[in-house]
Amino acid sequence: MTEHTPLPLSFHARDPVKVARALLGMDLVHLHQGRLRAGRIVETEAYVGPHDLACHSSKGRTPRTEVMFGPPGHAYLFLVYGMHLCVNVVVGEGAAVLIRALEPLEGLEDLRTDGPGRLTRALGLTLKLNARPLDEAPLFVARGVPVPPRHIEASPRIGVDYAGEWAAKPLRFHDRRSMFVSRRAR
DNA sequence: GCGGTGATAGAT
DNA sequence: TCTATCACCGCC
Repeated sequence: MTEHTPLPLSFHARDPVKVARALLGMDLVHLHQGRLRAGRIVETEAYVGPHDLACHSSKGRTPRTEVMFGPPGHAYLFLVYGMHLCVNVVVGEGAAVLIRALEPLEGLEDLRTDGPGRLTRALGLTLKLNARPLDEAPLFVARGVPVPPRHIEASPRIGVDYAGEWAAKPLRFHDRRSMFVSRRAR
C-alpha cells in the first residue's frame, strides 16, 4: 500500500485561489470499513468568499454554510440536485475549494472520478463527513507532487451561470496533462 | 436535450 | 407547512 502523509491544516490557510492551485497534484484519501480509496486531485474550483455570488457563503451564515467560516482544512460537503454529494476543502472566512476530479490511485478500479458527484460516490463519502478535519482519517488530503504553474489551466467555473459577473471569472483550475478532468473542463 | 432527487433557506 | 432552488449525472 502506498504511503499517504496527511497535509497539515495550515496548508489550506491561504488565499483561496492559491489553495485551489496548490491542491492540484495532492491526494484525497478515504479510509472506511477497512477499505482505502485514494485519488490524485486534477481539477478544483475556488469559491473565494461571501462577496463571491457563486459561493454558498454569499447567502450569509446559515447552518449549512457555518462550516465555511470555521477553521481551514475542514470538509464542507453538500448534496445537490437530490442525489450528488460535492466535497470542498474549507479555506475559512467563508471561502472553500471544490474538488471536481481525481485520477484514481488506489481502490477506485473501474470507477469514474471525473466530476464532483462521481468522485464522492467513488470514494464512498457521505454527508456525515461534513465539518471533519482533513488532516486525519477517515478523510484526509495527503501530500502529493505539486503541479507546475505551466501545466495549470484556468477557466470559468461550471454550473454557476446565475452568479452574474462572478460566473465568468477564471476560478476553475485543472492539470492540462491529466486525462481525468471532468468533461466540460477539457 | 431532459428529468430525477432531497437538503436547504426563505416564504407563508 | 409549503415552495423554489440547486457548485450534477445518466440517458434520450
